Amino acid sequence: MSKKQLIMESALELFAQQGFDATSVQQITEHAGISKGAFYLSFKSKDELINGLIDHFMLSLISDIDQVVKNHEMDANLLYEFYQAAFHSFQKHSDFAKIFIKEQSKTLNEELISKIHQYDKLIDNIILGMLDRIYGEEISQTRYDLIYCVKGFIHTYSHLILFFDVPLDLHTLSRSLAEKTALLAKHSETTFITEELYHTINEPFHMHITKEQLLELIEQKIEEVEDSTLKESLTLLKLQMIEPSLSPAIVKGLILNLNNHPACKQIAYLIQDSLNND
Amino acid sequence: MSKKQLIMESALELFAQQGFDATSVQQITEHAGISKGAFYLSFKSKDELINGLIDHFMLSLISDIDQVVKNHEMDANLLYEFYQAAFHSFQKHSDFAKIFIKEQSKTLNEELISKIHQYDKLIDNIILGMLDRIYGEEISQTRYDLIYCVKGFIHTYSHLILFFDVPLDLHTLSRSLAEKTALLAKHSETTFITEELYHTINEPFHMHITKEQLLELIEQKIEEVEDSTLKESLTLLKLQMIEPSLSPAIVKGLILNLNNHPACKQIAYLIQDSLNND
DNA sequence: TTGACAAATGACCAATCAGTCATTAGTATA
DNA sequence: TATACTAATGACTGATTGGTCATTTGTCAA
Repeated sequence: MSKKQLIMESALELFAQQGFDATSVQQITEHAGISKGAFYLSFKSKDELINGLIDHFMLSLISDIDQVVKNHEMDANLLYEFYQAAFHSFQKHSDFAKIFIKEQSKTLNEELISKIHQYDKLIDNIILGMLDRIYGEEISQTRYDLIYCVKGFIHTYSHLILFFDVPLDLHTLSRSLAEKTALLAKHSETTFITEELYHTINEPFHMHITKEQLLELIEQKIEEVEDSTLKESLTLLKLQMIEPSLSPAIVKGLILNLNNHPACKQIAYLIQDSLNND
Repeated sequence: MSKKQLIMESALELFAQQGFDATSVQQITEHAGISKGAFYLSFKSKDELINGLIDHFMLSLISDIDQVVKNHEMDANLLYEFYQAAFHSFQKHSDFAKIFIKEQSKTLNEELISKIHQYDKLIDNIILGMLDRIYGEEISQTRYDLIYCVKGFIHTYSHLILFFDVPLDLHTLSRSLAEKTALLAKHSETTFITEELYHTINEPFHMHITKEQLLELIEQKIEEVEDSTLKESLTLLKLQMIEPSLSPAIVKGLILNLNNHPACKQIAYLIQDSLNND
């Protein structure tokens, strides 16, 4: 096991018990049987460790669920399989799940909050995709409400799994929640979360990103993308942000270039937002 | 406004923004426009302040909801009124509600955790009383599951109210959740949380109780109960705990005596648990 | 055995924290 | 005005934190 993994596992355990703030780097290194200096050879800071943990386990959790939802063919049992996957993944990574449930809305640094928000949106999309696949047009009025209900179910019942040492029958739980979800999907009629409300809420970053952070994000994206049009568009927009020189029409066109590529939609939104605010 | 109130209001605001740990006493006193010394004239410690805040607002929240549930006569709209009361109370005390949602399962000191657990049980009882009143025997198989669903609904939708600056129509939300709750109550059939499971989970102290504490509890219970069978059973079981002498069958029967009386179920569980661990 | 390099250490630092207490300011009574 | 009292202050303490870095240890090839 690499040193990084050793630290991550030790930290995870302590974080689950005590939370991020209450766990010191000292404690982590003692628990891992290494020195404090050795910690900082593997991670630049405590924040980087926390970030790494969240990335690692969130992606694992999401891919666990996504795989089940994407690969399962019998749509009749899909809801049941979804809940099974979710709860088993929670049980498998119970230390991380505890952190996720406990600290998901705690006051962390800006970067972490937006990261968690991103993952939350990913989960939303998986759930929405599943619901649409099962019920199609039938739930057009209640699909966003259903996402919230499903997440609410998972949240409350997770407490039982994570914080009590009681043997639980996850099969019955999943069956029970699948039944409840189906009931709501088929018979619930009142819309509370409209499409408009849902998108208003999920506007990324909204106002919380600085120009400097955005410039850095663009820089990263330039390295990341392969398409030369995208590279060029990003570079020009970066310059425009630093020193405006291009005509509005050109800027609009460049942003359109980005929007044509799914991986750049988010950054396109951010750039447009930033340029509009100048 | 008394100094205590001034401090509590200042602290509440900062706690809601930053959490308990991240808010220093210094910050609170600066925000309240007083000196650090003055803070410690009103509160013995930061913990005492936190305790006071939770007591004050939890009781307020609970009495808000309880009053509505207890006084409302038209049972047809009771669910709607319940959700209305809950969400309006959340909106009224949004700073406290934020703390409650954020930090309810965070790692705090033992005292706070059990305090919050107590309040959570109070809320459970309000919800359970309401559901029983509306649906009676109809939900005998699903009443504990329904509690969890109702709490799940409130939790997820609270995020919208508390963490996004969007004008929301609480009337529609309450109507929508009342509809959903009614659907689940009338048509959901699968039991996951059995009476036994529910009581196991809500068993206070669970494992944290020593034999000596339990003996004291039994002593109290002996004084408390009237029925002579119960008195005798408790006395015999107490002696058995100190010096085992009875056959397993007799012990089992004595515990059964206790279980027949609702007020003794809890202590029966604790005694059984303790005897099994010997 | 030597020397060169990387891996690992833990004493140390500046910052921050909750909580204390000698001192001062304010106020009421004589 | 003088005295006696409480209310309020903020510099201070000791403990703890995240993070650094001069030093030591371990491990190679020559």
